[in-house]
Amino acid sequence: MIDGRLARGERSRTAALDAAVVLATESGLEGLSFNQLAERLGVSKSGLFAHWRTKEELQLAAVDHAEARFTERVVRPALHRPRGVRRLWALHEHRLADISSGDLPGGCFFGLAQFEFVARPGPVQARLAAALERWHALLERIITEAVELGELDPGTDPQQLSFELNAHGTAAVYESRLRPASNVYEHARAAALDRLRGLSPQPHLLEA
Amino acid sequence: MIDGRLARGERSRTAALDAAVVLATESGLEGLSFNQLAERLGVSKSGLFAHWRTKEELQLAAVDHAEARFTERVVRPALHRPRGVRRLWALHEHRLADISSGDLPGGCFFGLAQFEFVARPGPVQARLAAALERWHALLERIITEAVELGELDPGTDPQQLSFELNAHGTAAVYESRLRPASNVYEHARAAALDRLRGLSPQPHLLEA
DNA sequence: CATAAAACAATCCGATCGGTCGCACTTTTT
DNA sequence: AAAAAGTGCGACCGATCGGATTGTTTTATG
Repeated sequence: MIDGRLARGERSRTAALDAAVVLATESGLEGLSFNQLAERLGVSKSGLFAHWRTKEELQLAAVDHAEARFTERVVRPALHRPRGVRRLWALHEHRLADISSGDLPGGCFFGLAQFEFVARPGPVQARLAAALERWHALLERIITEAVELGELDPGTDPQQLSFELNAHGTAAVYESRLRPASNVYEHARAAALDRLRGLSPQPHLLEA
Repeated sequence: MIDGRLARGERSRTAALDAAVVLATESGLEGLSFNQLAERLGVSKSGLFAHWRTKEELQLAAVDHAEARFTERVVRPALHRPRGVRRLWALHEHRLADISSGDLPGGCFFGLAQFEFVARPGPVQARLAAALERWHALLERIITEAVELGELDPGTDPQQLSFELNAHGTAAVYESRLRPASNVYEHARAAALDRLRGLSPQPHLLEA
């Protein structure tokens, strides 16, 4: 990256995508408009078209950016924990921490976008589906590792457990915003903790 | 309802709201527009304004209508089952059946709308939150009845169990659409069945 | 039969949408 | 020094949005 022109463009792009991900959790990925994005960034709308020629390109870029952000904020810290059930638990906790951090007004980019595109086939839906697939693949891989390490019951179904853990995280997103009185995060933690301890021959590995 | 004028209006209203709920699961509750709704119904846009003067009024009416629909399609059939853990299980199953029926392209009006309005305070969000509250209240009441009947462990936390059951149903909505290969409904059924059997002194009440 | 009310339709409005075009600025390349 | 490439801006276009206005058809009631 020696070219100053490209470096400048890259800076603008990431700044715009940061704002785009935030905006998408407020107005939706379809409600994400060049107008609003330009206004929030203090740049001209046509300047944004230099980076993404259509709205769909912008949406796809936003999905990729949100996935990179998720990897950075949730997955990477969890990978610092030792393989097995503790890493699985860390993944769940970091996800809940990210949701409750308030960094994204909507709590979770993917929860919102995936629901929004449930009935909208097309490239954006495909990209979202691929991201969801990778997320489940990661969960299932970590679960399988835990089984192989003897930290989870050999009869554990990785797909089943992955479904459950992800469901608890997703529910925490909208329940926390629509029912602030209910202690959702406690429920999401308790559900996962209870489940993992029940499946683990070494439940002491998971201290609350 | 002897007045033919009012009767005609009532018919038009319910027909419009039926279409509005469907349309909202495709385009979102915010993407629900008078233009599209009028076109789909084959009526004029201004005709719709006679029933709902603003978009917000239409959205609120759609939420109410969707809740009535949900009560009719999910809650009422489940209430035919005997009080206790079987009624709780029936509620879960009827919800999954409704999601997989394909009657709503998006699978579930509330899942989509609640996520959409997570970061949009206002009357619509309040209405959605109230509906979610009533849903959880119903779940918790039926859980409490099951505990009182001795069909669930006395130590059962109704709020916790309600959170988990609802989470599994919600996740089934978007997982079924974005990952058709994964057998989501089986996962959602297995998760609930496993949980309820583990909490019940009479697990034989729940046959798969 | 006349009148009032409710249900609908046709038309128009300002704002915003996604998108295009031409021009200016900056940095690299020749 | 000049050409080329990447970036950014302002003005503009057609379409659609939510909404208001005005008028027409249907139906009940005096």
